[in-house]
Amino acid sequence: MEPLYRKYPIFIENSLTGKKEIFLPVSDGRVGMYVCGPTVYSDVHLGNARTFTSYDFMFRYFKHLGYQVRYVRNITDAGHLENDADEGEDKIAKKARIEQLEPMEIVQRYTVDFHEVMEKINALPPSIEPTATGHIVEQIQMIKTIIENGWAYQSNGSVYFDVENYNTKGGDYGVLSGRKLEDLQSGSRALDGQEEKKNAADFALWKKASPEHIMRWPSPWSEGFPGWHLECSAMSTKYLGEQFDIHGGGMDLKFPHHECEIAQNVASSGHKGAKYWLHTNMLTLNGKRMSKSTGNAILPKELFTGQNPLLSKGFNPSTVRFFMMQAHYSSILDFSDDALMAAEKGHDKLLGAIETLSKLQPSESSTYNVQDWVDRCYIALSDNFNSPILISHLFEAVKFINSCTDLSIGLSKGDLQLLTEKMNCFAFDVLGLRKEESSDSHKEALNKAMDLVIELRAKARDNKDWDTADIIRKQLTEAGIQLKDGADGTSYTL
RNA sequence: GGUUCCGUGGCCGAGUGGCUAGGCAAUGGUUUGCAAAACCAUGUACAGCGGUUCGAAUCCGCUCGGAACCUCCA
Repeated sequence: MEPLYRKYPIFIENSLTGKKEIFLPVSDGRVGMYVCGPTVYSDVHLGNARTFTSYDFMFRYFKHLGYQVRYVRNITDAGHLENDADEGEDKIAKKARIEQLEPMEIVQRYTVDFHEVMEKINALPPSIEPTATGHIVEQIQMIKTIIENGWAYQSNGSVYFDVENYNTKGGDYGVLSGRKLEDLQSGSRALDGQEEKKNAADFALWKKASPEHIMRWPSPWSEGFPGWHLECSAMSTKYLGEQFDIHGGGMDLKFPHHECEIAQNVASSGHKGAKYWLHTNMLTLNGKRMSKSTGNAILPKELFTGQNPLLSKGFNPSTVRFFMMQAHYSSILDFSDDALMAAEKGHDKLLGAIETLSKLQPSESSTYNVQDWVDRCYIALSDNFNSPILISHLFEAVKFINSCTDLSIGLSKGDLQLLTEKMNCFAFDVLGLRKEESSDSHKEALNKAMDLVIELRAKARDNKDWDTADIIRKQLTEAGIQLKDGADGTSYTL
């Protein structure tokens, strides 16, 4: 059978070219995707979660189309300095010092936290999740190559990438971010400790550790640690090759992080690394990006429990995911309690309709063009992963499903099967929504109890004892159970 | 200051030259013992001002407002 990716080829907005391009993988039928993961020095906030949810959605769609995907998402556990003037303390080491813990205790704690959040939001684990400290050897090797190729220089035990030399000899530092070297140099401030560099735009590949720096490894140049940008180049090359398909990350990493990565890749192998560079946009709070350092952030666990002054209540992770998927990954998304409330209603309506669909009986013939709908859904997804458009199509189907109580409309057996399969597929497999899970035994007990209550109330209603019927309904509503009196009996939702 | 991007109806949010995106809210209706849910109907929305065009929310220019990056952040 022909794979779905042939029928619905993907078009991707490529940051490298600024154009929407057809996706043609390096190796037919396979996708290699690298995404810059978190620096594990504090709890991930909701903005971080948005980025990884966006890439998880793409990962899921690639797999759904039949691609064999290798998804690499790293954990930065060393080398990420407090500022990028290549000075300042390592983020992990600083936290370790403040909390009087081993750096690896910090790394472990926040890696676990990150995984918990990812699991809650239903993000699939990546194929490989490499760490910077686990790839010191590869990073040192890459630095050696870059030095041999003449693009880096040593200075006082540290090694810097020679940006000016790189660009003079045909490199195009600035290609991704649209920056010109002259602008960068004139725009740079004079910072302390820059005297080791030939030019302000140069960036560290290896830093000599100061005496108090606790995270350090031996190298040909000094006892020290790798520069932040290097880990991604080294690990993407190791696991995906010198030329692979997709490199993603948050918009804020476009410059300098990804710009530097490209330069390192070219300097060591002659290739830029990924063919398609993707950037997901920021999640804002009060119109400003969420950020750990400024404190303008909300944590996923606060959102799930409702324990934050900005929230009227807690929201389940699937609702949060739905909220994110209603916006395109490349747009700024503004967070608010109102927006979450609206998303929750929509999310529940969508899942409710999928439940209704599972109980629908086939008709003689169809009054809805399911195949056309399926095509439109795929076309939306393949058009730069347009989840909002997909969702609008899903709601078109929701409207149809909810109209099926009218006997003049319905679906043939084949169409019913197709719609059921695709609705479930798009909502759960691709968008990654998840039904509120409750344990089966509890559910069964509740169902039995509810059947009893509904039956007793039905008797009251038969006797036109509306007072009793209404009291039952009212009290159940207060307990969080909503009764719905339909033509074919009473049902309930939590 | 430099480099990008954005400004869509009460709110969120797609679209990017002609064809009502969608969700939430609101109003009216159908249904129902009453509700709820659902369905149907209802919005002269594209920051402002010019220009290009037969036609612009969509392209161009200017103005105003906001954001990201240029120092760490997804």
